[in-house]
Amino acid sequence: MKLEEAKLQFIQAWGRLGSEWGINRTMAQIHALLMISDKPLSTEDIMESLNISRGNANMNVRELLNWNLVHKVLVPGDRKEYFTGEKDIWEVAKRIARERKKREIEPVLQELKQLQQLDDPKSADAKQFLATVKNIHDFAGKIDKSVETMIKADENWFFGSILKLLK
Amino acid sequence: MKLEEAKLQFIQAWGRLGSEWGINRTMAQIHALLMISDKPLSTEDIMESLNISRGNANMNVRELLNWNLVHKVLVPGDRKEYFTGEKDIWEVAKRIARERKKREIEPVLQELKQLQQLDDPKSADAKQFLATVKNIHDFAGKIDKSVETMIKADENWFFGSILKLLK
DNA sequence: ATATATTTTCAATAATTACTGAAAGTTTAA
DNA sequence: TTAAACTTTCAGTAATTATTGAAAATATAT
Repeated sequence: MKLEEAKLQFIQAWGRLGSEWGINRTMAQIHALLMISDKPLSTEDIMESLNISRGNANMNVRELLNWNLVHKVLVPGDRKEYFTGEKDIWEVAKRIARERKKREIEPVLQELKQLQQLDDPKSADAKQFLATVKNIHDFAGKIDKSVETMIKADENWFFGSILKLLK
Repeated sequence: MKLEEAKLQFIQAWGRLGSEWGINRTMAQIHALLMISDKPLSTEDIMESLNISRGNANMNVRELLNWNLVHKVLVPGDRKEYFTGEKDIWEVAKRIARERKKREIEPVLQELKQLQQLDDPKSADAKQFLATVKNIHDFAGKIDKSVETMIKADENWFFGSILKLLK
């Protein structure tokens, strides 16, 4: 396989994976492009590589900056902004985990907590509902805690630990 | 808060969470409804509770059956099919993990493996590409392995182990 | 067999989500 | 300042994804 072909296929695969996990396809493709690019790329470069408009490129690059998956690089003597992507996938995973914890797990924990404040928690109906919700709340709490610790850990230690323990 | 209100809110929250993670909102809502319902529900019940059409209810229930998150219940002397949802969230998590591993992680592993078969792997360009792809491939392999083991583990042991180890 | 209840399918449509392109905004250099 | 280079915004549009509803298929009872 040719390198250029492999790069395109990688970008496609990453985009598909992203959209399967609720991440905008183009955002994932830009991320892929920057991960496999050795030099930082400008908005123009991205537009050209992926055949997308300036607006689209700009918005998705901003969003990637919010997720901390991409960084701005300033080239001396050049007015354009360039962007670079983290290449170490463990770092990428930690950053995604951090954002999704903050944006999705924590709000759900919050909400599940509220749902357990029923007017009449003793009725038969209520008991079964509360049991299920509590079960989910406790579980989400454990996930939250695990993600928190994973964010602090380093890769070898993390996978070394769970893979060995669970073998 | 009233029980009925709490149930509705739970269904909404679960639907939102689902769509944030790439799962059709209605499918997640039906799942939520069946998790907090003490008795099995018919397609009619689901249609009425969620205000959706027969076709929609039917298709999403089928899909939930494929994911093993919902089961068919036959009531003697009744021609209708009834459906019930798993209430233990650890079971739910394992079933979702099993499906996503099969549908999304494994195909990506496959593809990343192919991308490493380059015509000319020694060029400078290729080296950096291969390094990044290999890094991702190895990582995905570890995730895959972890999910596999997690599917076999029981909850207390699983969380007991990682939470303690990583503290 | 026939009628009735129930489930499934799928073309048409609606709803949602993503993208474009041009105008407005901002920054920098002279 | 002014103007050129560059970035951001967003209304309009396109593309994608989800839903409806009615017809077809299937299953069950008489």
